[in-house]
Amino acid sequence: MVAVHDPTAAQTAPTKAAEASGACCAPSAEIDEARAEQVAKVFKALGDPTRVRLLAMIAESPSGEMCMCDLTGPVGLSQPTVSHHMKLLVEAGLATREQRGRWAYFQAVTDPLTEATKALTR
Amino acid sequence: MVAVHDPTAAQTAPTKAAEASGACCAPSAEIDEARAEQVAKVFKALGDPTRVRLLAMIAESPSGEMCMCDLTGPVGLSQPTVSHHMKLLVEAGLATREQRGRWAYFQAVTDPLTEATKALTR
DNA sequence: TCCATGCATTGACATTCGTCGATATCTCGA
DNA sequence: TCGAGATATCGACGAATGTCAATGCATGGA
Repeated sequence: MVAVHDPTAAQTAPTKAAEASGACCAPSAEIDEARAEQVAKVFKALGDPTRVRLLAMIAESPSGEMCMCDLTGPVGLSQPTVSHHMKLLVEAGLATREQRGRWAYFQAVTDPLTEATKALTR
Repeated sequence: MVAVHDPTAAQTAPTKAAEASGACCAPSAEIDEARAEQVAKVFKALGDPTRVRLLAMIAESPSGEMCMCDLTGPVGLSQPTVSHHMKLLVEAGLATREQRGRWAYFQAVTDPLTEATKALTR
């Protein structure tokens, strides 16, 4: 096959990715589908500017944590909205929530992001 | 202020983030709003499992590049859909597109992801 | 015991997103 | 010149997302 067109010359030309043989040349070429879902979930949680700001604020905070009441002001959104965003970050494993009396304190967790990034930068 | 409740004891208690003074204690606490948008755009592009798989496939490909015709098969989606996903990745700066004859070749670009991750992991 | 406070949940809404089929555009070979 | 193949664009659709006001649920102080 191939050989007939040769797009540029030294190009391998479309290989149809080992023709779905799956065991030929690129064993890890197809990332695990579940793994992709996992990785995408982390990135999706950071795919909103507000959540990026929230997580950055918490991570760069002197004490390494911030309470809900300190988050709503800077981002300029309603309290329920910020609560919703923080819930997503926690669910993605990018933050932890700890209730102390009336206040909810959040800490940033960088590990999932680091791991997800590694999956795409080898 | 403060002093009256003291959530746990050694806790700083809600500080209202320097009361919007902005020049007090946390100069870099509030990430630049435009920067957050930038960072979120990159992560948003990777917030879909299909795009994660596409980029991983390309990045892990032996030649470091893949043509459109080799991408549609593995992900099991229609050609227009894959084309759409690749367009988003290119627009986010995570891939480059190069037309060679009838084929469109894509390469992965890891820099934007690395930079975006750095913005949140210090 | 009661009330004020900090936060989460609910319901609603407009917007964006992922997907497809149909179609247009471009390139190459006959 | 024509036809076939590879890819992008368009239009449409259901699903998911970001946002808010209203409300519920705890907790701690009076």
